[in-house]
Amino acid sequence: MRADARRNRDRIVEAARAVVAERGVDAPMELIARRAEVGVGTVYRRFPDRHALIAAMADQYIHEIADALTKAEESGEGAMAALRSFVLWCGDQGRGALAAALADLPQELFEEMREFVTVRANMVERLEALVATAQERGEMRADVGADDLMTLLNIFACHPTPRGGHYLRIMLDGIDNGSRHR
Amino acid sequence: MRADARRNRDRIVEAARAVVAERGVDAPMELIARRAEVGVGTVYRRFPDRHALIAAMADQYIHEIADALTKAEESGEGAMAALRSFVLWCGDQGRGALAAALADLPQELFEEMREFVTVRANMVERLEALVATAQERGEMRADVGADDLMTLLNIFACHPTPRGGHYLRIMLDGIDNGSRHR
DNA sequence: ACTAACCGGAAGATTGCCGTCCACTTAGGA
DNA sequence: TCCTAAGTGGACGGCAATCTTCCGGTTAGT
Repeated sequence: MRADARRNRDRIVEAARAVVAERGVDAPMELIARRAEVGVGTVYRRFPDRHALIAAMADQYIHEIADALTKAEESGEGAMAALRSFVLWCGDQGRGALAAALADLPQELFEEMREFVTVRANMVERLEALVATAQERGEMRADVGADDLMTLLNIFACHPTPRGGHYLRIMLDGIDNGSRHR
Repeated sequence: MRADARRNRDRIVEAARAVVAERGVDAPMELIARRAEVGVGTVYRRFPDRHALIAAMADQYIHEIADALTKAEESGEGAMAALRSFVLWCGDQGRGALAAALADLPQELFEEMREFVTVRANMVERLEALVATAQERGEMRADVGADDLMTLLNIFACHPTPRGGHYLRIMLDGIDNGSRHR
């Protein structure tokens, strides 16, 4: 792949994220192309159909999150603290419609998105480990699982609000046995 | 209005709620008509445009919620308990896409929806009163307002999940100074 | 300097929804 | 029972937006 082509590919994915964020998964290809300062033809050459493009975005997206989880794990704080900072990090991202788009992607589409599915599964496992540790130590209420965290993060990701971070902090206060506001 | 016409009007609103819930505000009129077992012509006669139909749904929607708030207020429990049961009631409703649809309705459309806007404003006032009382008594953390509650309820309404009620309970545990899980 | 790879975007095809219109049916009063 | 104003369904012409291809022109990189 020629260097200029590579550059364009990246710009397209980036543009797609921006456009999808404000117009949804069904945003016209031309909008994406324009945002990337590229012709529609170029988009179609690189991504044979809309789905290929979505998959590319999804991969990028999930990797960013997985990286954040890694950082939280490696921060050397305890399990609960790691969870807390991971959750708050997610809250700061304001991913908006991209999260929503991925959330209600037709089941069948996921089947071709190997990368995404794998990374995601791995993340859930690691989250589960953190949760288990935190709960063993009694730092976290027992009726919340890693999947609940994922769900909650996704819900808030879909609804960026000015006070989103604040709401997550409240949730954490409800979850974290060690934290007492006030 | 003839009795059969009245009946149809009601069926249409009901059908619209169901269809909007699963297809969004832009759902084709024909789907709504079919769901109501009625011709498109009938829908158009009763509701000159899509907006009129949305307004009708919105009115019904907001009234249901306002009624629930009234019940909570009248239950004779304290302010915090009333808030708690109102919030949980909302969580049980699973309004889904209808809430989402109303949430990002273009600003200008609201201007014609007198009924909706009025009832909603009244609800906010009553919520504010409850919050103020609860906070004065120290039963509720001070950095959460009635508008935050509305936002949160809306967010959860937009994302019905099996454990939605559970999540709200966690939120409440984060908000309610008197509640200590475990 | 040469060429394989790449690019833009015009244009034709397709899709899906809108909203009207009118021939037919029915509720409900006289 | 009869009569008619009110109500009904859904086919249809029109429109607008998006898809996707295709090709003449450009450029990176050897």
